Amino acid sequence: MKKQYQSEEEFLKDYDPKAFDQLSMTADILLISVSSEEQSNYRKNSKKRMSILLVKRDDFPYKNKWCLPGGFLDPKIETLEECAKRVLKRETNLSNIYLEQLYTFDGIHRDPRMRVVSTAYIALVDKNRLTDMINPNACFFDVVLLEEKDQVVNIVLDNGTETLHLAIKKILREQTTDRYRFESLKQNVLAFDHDLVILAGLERLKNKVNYTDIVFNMMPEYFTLGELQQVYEVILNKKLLDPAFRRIIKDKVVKTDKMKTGEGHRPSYLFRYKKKED
Amino acid sequence: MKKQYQSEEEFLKDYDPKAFDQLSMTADILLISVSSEEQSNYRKNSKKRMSILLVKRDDFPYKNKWCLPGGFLDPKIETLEECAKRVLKRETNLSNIYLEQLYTFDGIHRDPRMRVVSTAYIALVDKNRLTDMINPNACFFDVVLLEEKDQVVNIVLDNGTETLHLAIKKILREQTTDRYRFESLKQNVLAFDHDLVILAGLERLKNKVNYTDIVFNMMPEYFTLGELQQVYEVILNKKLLDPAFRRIIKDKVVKTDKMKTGEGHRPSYLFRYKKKED
DNA sequence: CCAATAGTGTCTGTGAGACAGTATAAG
DNA sequence: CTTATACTGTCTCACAGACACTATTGG
Repeated sequence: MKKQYQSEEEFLKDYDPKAFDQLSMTADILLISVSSEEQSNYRKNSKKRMSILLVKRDDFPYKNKWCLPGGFLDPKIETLEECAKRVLKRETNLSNIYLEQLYTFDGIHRDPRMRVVSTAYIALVDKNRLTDMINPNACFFDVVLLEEKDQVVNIVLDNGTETLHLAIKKILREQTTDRYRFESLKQNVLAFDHDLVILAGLERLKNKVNYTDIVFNMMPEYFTLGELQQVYEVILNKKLLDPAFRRIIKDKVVKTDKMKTGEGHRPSYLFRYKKKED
Repeated sequence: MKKQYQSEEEFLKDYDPKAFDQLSMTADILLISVSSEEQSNYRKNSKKRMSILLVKRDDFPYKNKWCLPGGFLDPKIETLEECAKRVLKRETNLSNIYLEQLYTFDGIHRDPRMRVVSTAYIALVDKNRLTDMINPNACFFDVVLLEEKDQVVNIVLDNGTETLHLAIKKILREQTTDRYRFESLKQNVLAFDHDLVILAGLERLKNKVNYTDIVFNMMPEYFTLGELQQVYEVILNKKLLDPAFRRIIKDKVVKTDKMKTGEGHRPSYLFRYKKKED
């Protein structure tokens, strides 16, 4: 027979936390940045690419596969966001990185060891800040998102040595929204379901770029409008028209008197992000 | 010393799932619908209100407090979404409800019993479908969202008998985005952190209304444009201009030859949602 | 007739897309 | 001078906001 408690304190004193089946959680991080290729011609600007951080697993499961940086949540002491920060600090030695909860992935067999639910976070960073990477198993991969056809998205990841090909099917969940269910078409290219996390993250970023100033989290303090436009273009995966871009951006940036020169063409002014107090 | 495994199978056979500290998860559901007040005047249309489902807790913790319907995840057999569906079925006896993952709430002390991480879901439903509510402890509360000032949002919940006042502070997380950290200003009006879940859900809905057809998940099969407009207005919390509304909506609906009459004024045509195949 | 809602026509200003043009560095 | 990018001026078209107007019912 069930015991009748009179107060919450009394109830809690008796409570057995293991009464329900428990599980483990992880925070996984999609760290996105923008890389610059070497220019092929002294006049040309360097081409930009999105790039994400992957880590090579040195243990089972998925030994020797690449995966997103992540770590188990310690339920006694930290929130998922704190866990994500801890992992980022461990892998990149950086704090103060833009971090946003992306989605909670909870397929029953996404981890072969046991039931693990993962809350994924997007992290954005200016690549210039990443000087001393701590983990020798971590490495940036350039991202190329190929044209979507027949509801299939192809993503190519390249770190200079190794090339990974992801293919994910997008299935519309319902008529009324733009929500998709993702299905991996190439198992085990990355560990776990991290290919789905990557696609979800890239799409979130692509959307947010249009109605927030989120890109500035990936920019250095001073930048040219050309550089800024390239970052928008690489995220949106399409060319923008200069005058339109400058119209939209002009209220968000402040022109400085510094210039970027030595590029084999007309120099450009450096701008910085316009904060509220400006 | 650590044992060296040669294959993933061998590794998994030895693996102890309890090696890391574990925790419990719940799926909590913000079920949103639109209710119609009785009209005060034979001519007037009935006024619409957003309304959400709350459940009275009959046990500790938070005994006798209202909370969102929710339930513990059974890690062995279900995903969080399946868990949410199971809870909805239990509370409303309905399946086939629009369900969308909202956010994962993971404050360390959000549940006094132990560490519980909750993934919240938004559910939308046409209130006419809710005929036989199973749980006698469940009840709809009308929602009034008061004008935001000094970063504080006030929400009034009313079920006809009882009125609950929520107050939540919104703190901008960073300059670059529209993300806020929510802080409860009135503890223990609702159980757990469910006041924050409600605000997050209402804001998500308010946003999504502008760029998806998500409202149609709250509509009956046939509706007048006036009714549809009222639902938009109650979600957006502002009046819309008729011609503008009809311009936007006209590609999303199909006019039928049915009419709604007996209202003390000009009758209106009934419309239905336009599906892809139409 | 009146009150209330249904439904339409049209003006106007804003803002995005598009194209064309000028400016200026390095080699 | 050439090449490549920086930066600006302006036209047009689409569309949202706004207002005014007509239509139709029950009482």
